[in-house]
Amino acid sequence: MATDSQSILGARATYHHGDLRAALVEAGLALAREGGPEAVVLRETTRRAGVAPNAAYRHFSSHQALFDAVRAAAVGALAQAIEAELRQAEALPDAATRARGMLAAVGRGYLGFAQAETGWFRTAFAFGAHDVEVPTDPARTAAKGLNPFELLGYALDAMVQAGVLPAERRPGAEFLAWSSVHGMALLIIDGPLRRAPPAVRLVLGGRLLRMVEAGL
Amino acid sequence: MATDSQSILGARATYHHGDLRAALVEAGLALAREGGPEAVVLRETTRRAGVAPNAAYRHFSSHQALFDAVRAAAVGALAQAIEAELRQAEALPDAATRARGMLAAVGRGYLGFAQAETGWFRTAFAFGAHDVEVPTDPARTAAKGLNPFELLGYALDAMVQAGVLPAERRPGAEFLAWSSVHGMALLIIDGPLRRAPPAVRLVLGGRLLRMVEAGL
DNA sequence: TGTACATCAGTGAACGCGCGTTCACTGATGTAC
DNA sequence: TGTACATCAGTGAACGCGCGTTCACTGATGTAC
Repeated sequence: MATDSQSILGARATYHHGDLRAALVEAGLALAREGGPEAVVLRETTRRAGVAPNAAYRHFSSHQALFDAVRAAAVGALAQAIEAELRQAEALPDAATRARGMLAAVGRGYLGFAQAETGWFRTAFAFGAHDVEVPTDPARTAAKGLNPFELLGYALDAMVQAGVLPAERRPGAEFLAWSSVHGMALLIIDGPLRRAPPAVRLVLGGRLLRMVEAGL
Repeated sequence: MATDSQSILGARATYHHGDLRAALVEAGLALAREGGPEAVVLRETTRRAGVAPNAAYRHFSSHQALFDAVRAAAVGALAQAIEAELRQAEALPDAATRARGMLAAVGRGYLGFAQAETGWFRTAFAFGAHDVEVPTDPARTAAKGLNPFELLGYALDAMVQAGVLPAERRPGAEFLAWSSVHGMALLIIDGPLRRAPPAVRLVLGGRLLRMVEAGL
């Protein structure tokens, strides 16, 4: 984990750090994981990287810029979690069940990540007044390296191609599916389902995904 | 608005305030309206009430206690917005369309409030590690004075009674409906639908509510 | 291969800010007799 | 009806905290000749 020139806890051997930028994002990610977006403060991040507070300004123009980098990494982690689920569903033989399975996989990955990595999940959605990357080039959807939104679109496209989702309902369908799953994630991590036992959450998650599929 | 003994801006006429507790909640509510939960800080709240910071401690044991009172008021405002929509739907003659209309009314009220009073909406859902009031006595559902969760349950009960929702799907149905609507509210105020024009939001909201109704 | 020097990537100290909270206080109110 | 006094609801000043950010600095690196 730690490079040869430094460790999180001990002092550095060299005056120069080596790759402070990456170390700061790493430290910020650790803070986000434990405490969510509010925990990603500049001073504590530099402290964890074993560096003076102002050293961060060699790599980020402001606290906001550092936070944005951490946030992007959190979004990436979410995308990875979804992709992991998606890969399994893609192995299914029948086109129709595969497509349905892919949509469910995106939902499962999303809900699972929200519960397993709550701090990162919160961080991923802590955009202030910033823009959200919107999928510009539809061709990108054919390959991976997609953000969560694009992965959802990918699954929905598969449903249209498999004939389980009418093409005229495809536009905007991301937002309906995303709303449902995102809302449940928040009810679970922050809301009235906070204390619900895992079994209950699982059942509700399943019902929700079936509701989306049926009502889309 | 201001009582006869004081105004928000000017100095008080008397040493005693009159009803500082209510004034603090009022000031906190104003802060929440503009800036969401983070804006409800104790010092600014007392400043707006025209009082020394520590005066708040005569009425609230801590900043958290003050915040909780403000949050409860924000939840109340949301409930009122929902009730207003609900009242119209309840006037419909046919039982089935009335019940469906009631569910849609709850959703509309919720989404509308999130957009019209974003600060309050965020505040209403900013429970930290606190408990959420769960409806204990089912009899309360028969009358008003309900929280948003209970109003949703009220609409769902009406659907079961009208025969448009199978009774076996009633338990937990709140969470499915709530998830969808809550999620869309967040995509609209904080997420990728932030910049979507009102017309698009309206269309998506309508589609979402139909999806819920069909898939519940 | 060696040296001068510009550039880069850190340090150390300090700034002002707004926050929640505590302390000893004092002015106003209301109650007992 | 008037007065003594306990209680209540405010004030003023101060505390320590952690934050983001700026300043002038210095140690390390790498490049030109």
